[in-house]
Amino acid sequence: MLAEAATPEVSPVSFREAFSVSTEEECPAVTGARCSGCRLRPVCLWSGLSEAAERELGSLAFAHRRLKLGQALYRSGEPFQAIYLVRSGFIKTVVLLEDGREQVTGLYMPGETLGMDGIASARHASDAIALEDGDVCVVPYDRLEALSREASAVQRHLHRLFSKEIVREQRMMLLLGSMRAEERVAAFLLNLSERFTALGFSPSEFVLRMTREEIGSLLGMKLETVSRIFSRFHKDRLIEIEGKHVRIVSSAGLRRIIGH
Amino acid sequence: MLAEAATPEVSPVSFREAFSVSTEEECPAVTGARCSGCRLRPVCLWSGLSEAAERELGSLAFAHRRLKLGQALYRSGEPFQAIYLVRSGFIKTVVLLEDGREQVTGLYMPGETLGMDGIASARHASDAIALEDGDVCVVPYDRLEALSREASAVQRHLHRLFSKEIVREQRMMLLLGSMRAEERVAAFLLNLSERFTALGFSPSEFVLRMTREEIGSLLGMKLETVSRIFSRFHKDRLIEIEGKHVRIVSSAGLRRIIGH
DNA sequence: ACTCGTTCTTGACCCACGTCAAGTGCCCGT
DNA sequence: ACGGGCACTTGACGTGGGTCAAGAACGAGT
Repeated sequence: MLAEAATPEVSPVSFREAFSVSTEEECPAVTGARCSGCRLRPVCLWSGLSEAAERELGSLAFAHRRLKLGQALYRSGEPFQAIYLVRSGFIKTVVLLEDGREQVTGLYMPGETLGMDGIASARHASDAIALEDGDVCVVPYDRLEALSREASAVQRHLHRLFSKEIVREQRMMLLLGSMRAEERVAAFLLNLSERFTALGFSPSEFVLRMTREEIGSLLGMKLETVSRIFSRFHKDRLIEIEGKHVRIVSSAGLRRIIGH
Repeated sequence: MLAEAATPEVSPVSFREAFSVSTEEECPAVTGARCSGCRLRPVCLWSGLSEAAERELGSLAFAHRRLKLGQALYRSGEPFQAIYLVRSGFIKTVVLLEDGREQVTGLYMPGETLGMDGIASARHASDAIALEDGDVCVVPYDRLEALSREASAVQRHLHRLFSKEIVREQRMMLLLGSMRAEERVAAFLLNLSERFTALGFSPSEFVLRMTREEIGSLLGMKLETVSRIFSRFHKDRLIEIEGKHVRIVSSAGLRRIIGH
């Protein structure tokens, strides 16, 4: 049933096409690539640069790093050296309790930045794991510090990035501390919808890159509860769902759920 | 029973004495005060400055602002202008849901910094409310940006501050998403103990500045649950508690609770 | 000292979500 | 095409913590 409905209203190209890993020529695994031609420009760290500042800084170029599904970008305790801009693929961050329990603390999509948790102690405080094959832009922190001192546009952008992460985590705390399971799932779906929209894709139809267990961990509930709530939303004609493929049928309905 | 046991092993002066609001002479309400004489130096934003950098920057001085119990330092939606260093008193930050539900997202003690959530959108994303009379050091953000560009020690310190806040919130997400109520309360008490210790006070005996309801909101549970768990910990000889006065009898026992 | 309002404690009950378990289907490698 | 292992769904049941309610203790103001 979802198959028929799958004709995209908004996105003419699939997400995978648009944000697939670049060919070796335009994106070598280790050597840098000019920022000027980058398709992530509009969402990138450097997008705040005035042309003047950009000229002054010359040819920005950073190494890329490819990641395969399940591979770690960094792990908790590893020395902190760089922050990362997701170019393609999805990445989750996870913090662990000694006894093995884990909490997914973030889900990062192309254009989003992660790794800032490492600055405080010079070691990463979480694991970052690729949810599918993809690649990231590696921004060495010492270089970023220097740039940030030279160009106030970079500084402003970087500070905004920090602050955004703080605000995001505040919202997650609100979600985890004050909302019921059903509300959390609704908020999660609406949030994904917004972020896909920002990337130029359909607000109503997308593919979850996480398992039910990972979603549950992010939202502070068990995988069975996630599954049951997806089923209930489907029954109530708020969404259509087949495995990881979701279509939001009534975003208003989802919003109504959060309002109680 | 707590009264007899109250003789401080570690702190010779009471918290209130040491961190009370300064007299008007040394701490005027609006005009600045030199940082050089400040009693918060060891924990302050500027403590990372080398002597050279400090001389270069000349006489740092920032306005102070007094707060009475219940008063807001800033409110969600207000234009962002400064970040704040707590000088005395405790401050909570709160984020609200439209329907009135609220989540306490942070508890800030003297020496700690808050307000960074406002940078992203130029408006504060939470309310900051004084839990008792106290005062804060007002650090205008534009001035901080400039200082951060001029002195890399300030920059490094500021970035670490951002990062610490991100890590703190990650831990709160772990607490809210993966721990049972009993574990959350144990973790909360141990965390307070650590922070009081860092300020030079007894690790085992302190006064909660929040109501059971506020603690519950911070930890994602109802006030009755907080109360019941305090009572249970008391019965199990892990703590002694009388109203807001807590004494940790067995920190090892509390730690054991978190380990399951 | 007295009063009113807020905060805290405790009990009884209930429900949202976790746990356990069985069964299905999908994906991946051979 | 086949087999094995994950991922997912769904049901039955248990329980941690929420809800409701009553009373006690505290504290600020008069």
